[in-house]
Amino acid sequence: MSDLTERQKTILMLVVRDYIETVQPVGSQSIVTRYHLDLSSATVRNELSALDTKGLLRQPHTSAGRIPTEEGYRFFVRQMMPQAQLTEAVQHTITHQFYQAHPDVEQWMTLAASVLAYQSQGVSVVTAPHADQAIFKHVELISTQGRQVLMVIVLAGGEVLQQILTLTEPVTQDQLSQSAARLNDLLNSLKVDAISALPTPSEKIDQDFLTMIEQDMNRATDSVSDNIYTDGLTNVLSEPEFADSDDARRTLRLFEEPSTLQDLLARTSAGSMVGGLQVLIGGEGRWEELRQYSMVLARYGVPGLATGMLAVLGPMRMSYAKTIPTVRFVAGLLSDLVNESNVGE
Amino acid sequence: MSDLTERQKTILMLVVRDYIETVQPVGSQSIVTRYHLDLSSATVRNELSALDTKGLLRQPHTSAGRIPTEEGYRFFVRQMMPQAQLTEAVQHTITHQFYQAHPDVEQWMTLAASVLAYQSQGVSVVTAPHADQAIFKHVELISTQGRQVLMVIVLAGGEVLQQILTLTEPVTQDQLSQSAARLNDLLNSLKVDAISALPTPSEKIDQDFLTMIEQDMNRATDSVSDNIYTDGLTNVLSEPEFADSDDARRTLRLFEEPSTLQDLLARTSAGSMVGGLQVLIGGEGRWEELRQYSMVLARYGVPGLATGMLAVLGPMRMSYAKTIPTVRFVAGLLSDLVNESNVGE
DNA sequence: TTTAGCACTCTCATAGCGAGAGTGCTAAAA
DNA sequence: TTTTAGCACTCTCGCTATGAGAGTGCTAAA
Repeated sequence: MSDLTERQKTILMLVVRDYIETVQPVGSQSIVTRYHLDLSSATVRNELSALDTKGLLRQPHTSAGRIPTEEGYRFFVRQMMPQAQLTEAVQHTITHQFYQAHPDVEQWMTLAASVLAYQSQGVSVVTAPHADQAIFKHVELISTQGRQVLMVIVLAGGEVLQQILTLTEPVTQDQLSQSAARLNDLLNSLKVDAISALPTPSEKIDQDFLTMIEQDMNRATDSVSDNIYTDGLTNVLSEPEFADSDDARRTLRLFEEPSTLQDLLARTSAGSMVGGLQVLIGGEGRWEELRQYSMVLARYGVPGLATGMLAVLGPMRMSYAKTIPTVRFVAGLLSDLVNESNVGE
Repeated sequence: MSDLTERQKTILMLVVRDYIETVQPVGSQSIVTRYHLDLSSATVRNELSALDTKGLLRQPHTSAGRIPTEEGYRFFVRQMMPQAQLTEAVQHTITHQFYQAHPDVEQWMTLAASVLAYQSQGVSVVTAPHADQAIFKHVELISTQGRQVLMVIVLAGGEVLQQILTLTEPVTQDQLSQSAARLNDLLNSLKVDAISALPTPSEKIDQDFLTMIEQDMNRATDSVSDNIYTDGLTNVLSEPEFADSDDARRTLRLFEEPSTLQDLLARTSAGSMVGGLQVLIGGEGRWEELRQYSMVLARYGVPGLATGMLAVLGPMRMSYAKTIPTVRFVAGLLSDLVNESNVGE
């Protein structure tokens, strides 16, 4: 597989490129004329045959042109990965969009999802940055009405958790504020693990809130992210690969069920990352639902502090030349943003 | 159109029912045998012809069975609307699900969307309950890091707005808390309109925050809701009506662009509501994108305090018998929940 | 090692054909 | 006047055949 001649490599690259563009099996003749090769179709035919036996190309049926196998796509991606670059113009457009958006996580996520979907013409998924290790910063308790209390927890890094609690008996805003003040003193900059080791607070009300805080922070640490942003579903619906087969439905289900998605993302982060980027082609044998699709994904953020993921899903013949650099670029941007909001620390 | 004989009505109802079930043009013969009518197919044929000229049924081509026109569906819906009921069992299941979920708006919305999608086998859309008139309840200012401040505004009714502000210069948590205390005093239970009439606060910092609060509250009043929950996209993708036509893509775009959706919902709320429920069939000539689809929608909540919407979109031949009562029931449940969280007022 | 030539294969679009389902109309029966 | 039987007619849909087109593999010559 690695013993490809230079000519075989170029031909393979051309076939993959052509197929991605035309979505038609590509034949020896068309390659020669379209790319002005100084070879006869017969020679190309022999090379194609060789690539075929090596498992990089295949024929949908005898006497049809070639289409890439998963292995073929992998070769193609490895080969073009380093060179893939966004044009200056596109980089500027994207950067500009980010800097004129509200400086707000939600805005950024939506924008990132939108940019990825638009540039790649695929489905994009972005998870909000998420603290690797929850560190307490501040708690606020606000009486909303009757026995309901809004609890807002701010973590180091700026992540905000909020939850509505229903108490067994009414409590005044004053009592809440005092409890919050005591808790803020007690928990100041503590990691979540350290909370359970604390002495039990003397006030009953503080005990209850403390339990809730610990629960919330643990929940925040475990889940990849509660907030998943997606865009571009309609891009992909018109693709023939998605033409109402049951397969497509199951695949898109992934995007409706956060649990599946979180599982996927979590498992992926363990895999091999090339240049901070990972390209899953055809599910890599591990994800049945992705058999005919590919996914380009990257982690962004500041490891050890807060990270998130972004991904693009598309047909296996998606435009890697566009998707890969876009994912890389947006990941870089988001990392910068996470980093900046952390400068004050 | 209103001058239908009883027999014509029953036949029309049967045709629509049959078509919704089989998705096949229904012929005179099949009606007679399937529903054991005490009539000959020829008689039914005459009636069908009459319903045809009245514009309630139509033939896809000469010498095919009949399918309902939009007008036909409307008649059907008007007719069956009052009787449509969920079985006790289903009601219990749904109610149970709601009462065992976290008492949290987000949970409720997700659950409502999921229930609607599952029961109707269509796409569901739910907007979070939204204060008709924003009334200030409480503000909290929390320093997250450096010059960034998290502002949390609680409205009467329990709606929570949050925003991250970046100040021009660092401010301590103490200063923030004091400013928040002053603002809480000043704004206590004020409607948003009344804010601009207030005297300018003496402190510079209070002025700035006041402006932001007013902006935020106005934004909250204008938008239908920032939070739109949807589910069941995959239900509908397998339907032939959605088979990769461009039309389907444009329709699903509605669900990706909150602006379009908000527009649709806002305009709809002005329309005629039958029993708190509205059924849009074939876009009613007003929405080109919905030409081949139908939408069942309802408002829920406590008018004057907080309301939201929920809707189901499906092919025009969707199961109204299931969708309509489900939408009605879930709307009732959510109204109760909104009402309950307001009991303490 | 490359290339020309050629027989062969497979797809895909097109046309033709017949079964099946359903209609509308007419004339007889109720 | 209303209902029904009978019948010719129409349109769809699935099946089969056919031929053009694109591409291949192999052989033999350059």
